[in-house]
Amino acid sequence: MKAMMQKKANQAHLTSQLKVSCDTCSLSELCLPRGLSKEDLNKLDHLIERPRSHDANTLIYQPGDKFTGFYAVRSGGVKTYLTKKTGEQQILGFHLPGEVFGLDGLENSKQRCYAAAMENTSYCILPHEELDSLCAVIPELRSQVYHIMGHEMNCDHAHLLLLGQQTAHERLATFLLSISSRFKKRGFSATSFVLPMSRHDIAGYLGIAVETVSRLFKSFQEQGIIKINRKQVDILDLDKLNEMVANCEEPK
Amino acid sequence: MKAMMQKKANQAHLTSQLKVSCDTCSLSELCLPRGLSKEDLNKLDHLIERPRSHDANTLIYQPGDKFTGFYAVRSGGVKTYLTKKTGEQQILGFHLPGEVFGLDGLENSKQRCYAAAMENTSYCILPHEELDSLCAVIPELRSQVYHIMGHEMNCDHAHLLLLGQQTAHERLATFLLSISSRFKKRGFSATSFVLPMSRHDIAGYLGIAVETVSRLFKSFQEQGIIKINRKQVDILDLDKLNEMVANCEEPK
DNA sequence: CGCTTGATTGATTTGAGTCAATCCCAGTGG
DNA sequence: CCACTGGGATTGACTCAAATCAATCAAGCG
Repeated sequence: MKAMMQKKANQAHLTSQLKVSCDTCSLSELCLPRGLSKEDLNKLDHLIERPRSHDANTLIYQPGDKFTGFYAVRSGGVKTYLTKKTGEQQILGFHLPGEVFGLDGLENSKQRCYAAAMENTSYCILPHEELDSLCAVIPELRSQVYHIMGHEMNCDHAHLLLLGQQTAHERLATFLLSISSRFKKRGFSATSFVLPMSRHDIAGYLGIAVETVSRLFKSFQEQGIIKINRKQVDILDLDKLNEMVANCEEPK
Repeated sequence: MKAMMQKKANQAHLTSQLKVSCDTCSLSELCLPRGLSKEDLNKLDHLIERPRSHDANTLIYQPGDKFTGFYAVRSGGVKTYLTKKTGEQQILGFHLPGEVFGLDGLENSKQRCYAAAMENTSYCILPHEELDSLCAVIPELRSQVYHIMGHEMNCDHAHLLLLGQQTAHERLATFLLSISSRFKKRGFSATSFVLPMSRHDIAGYLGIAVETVSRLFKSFQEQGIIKINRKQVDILDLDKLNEMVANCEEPK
């Protein structure tokens, strides 16, 4: 199994031939370049290693690896996670195109968690040293880096609230809404989409058992809230979902 | 109740008369100044608003407040938290002297969570704009800012693992070890200390009920692992505690 | 010295986990 | 082209860890 994963990871990919600049990247408004002038964007563009590619279920990095820089998903999907000795994975986050991951390495220049591609995935790397130097001279880039880090932290905090205070069905509803709104932001349907992750990963993210995920999906379907077939999800009653998670006090 | 909290918060404090520079602050090796030259330290020192003070159980900021900058605890203790509509608090973190909080405001210049003093607390504020400008010219300061942010994220990730995968007794053991090692780092005893937070807050941090916290403390005591009386904790068997949490795969 | 608030203890309930079969599809190879 | 197969997903039966409900108990305070 491990050998197979390694073999896959080492394959050359067609996508690695692609040359795409931030300038023309459809994700730039969601990604690090957001808010930069054309000139500054150009500087950023030159230091990016891209695109790299990983097959489904292959590791991108793991704890102890040297921290290379920020990773930005271009296509596919990535999960970051920690594990218990017993093997259970706590998924820390799912990362969709335009989203950044790898910030866990900032503390001491070593990655602290695992990152794995959930499907065939391509991504850019922004080497940290070069990015840092550029930050010194482009205030807008610093702002954007702060913004992204702050966003990551707030996502983690929402996740903590979910794991610490929400029931299993609230968790699943929150999860569906999060995926839905993120697909929407990327120009896809908010109510009909294909989940990029397995039931196992959903369970790992929500801190519940796979069987519970299965049962809850079924229950949601029976209530007419969603229609689900394998990874194909159709949200039939978005209001009901929102109602279910309307428990986290919103800032006024 | 609210009125009382407000009144307390508005009182002038003796500590606010104190003038302490980073230079002579015993916490500087744990705090933002770490790794800065004397000259750079001086620049940093000039932009710090300090010291501010809050009485026990008073709010320092809340969701929607304007993001002012990084907060560094000087004495006392602070909790940051989110709440459900129903009132339950999910504690995001406990912040001891020398620790930084308030980074949740980085995403969009508004605070996203609550911060409250758990006891009479003094702290410094590092205004964000000034700190950012200084970051442009002091690479070491940028490094330290990255380090602190990375550390925050990794703390949150460990917290996610705790909430998602650990049993109630593993959670409490993890919590005790975390507090112990942080006190130790500050030059206090690792095995005998006074908890700065209530049972309610511990429960809120660990995602379990207060009653469970109480029962577990009792159970730990009966097993000879700790001795506990109200907030006074004596750890009798540190190895046993470590054994209980030896479940998170360590980076090799 | 009563009062309020936090902590403890006990009795009972329950949401979600665990264990154990299937089921079902995607991919493989004949 | 279709049978085979292995891993993910589903379903059901049963268990249990922790929540909830309900009294005390203890301590700090006005």
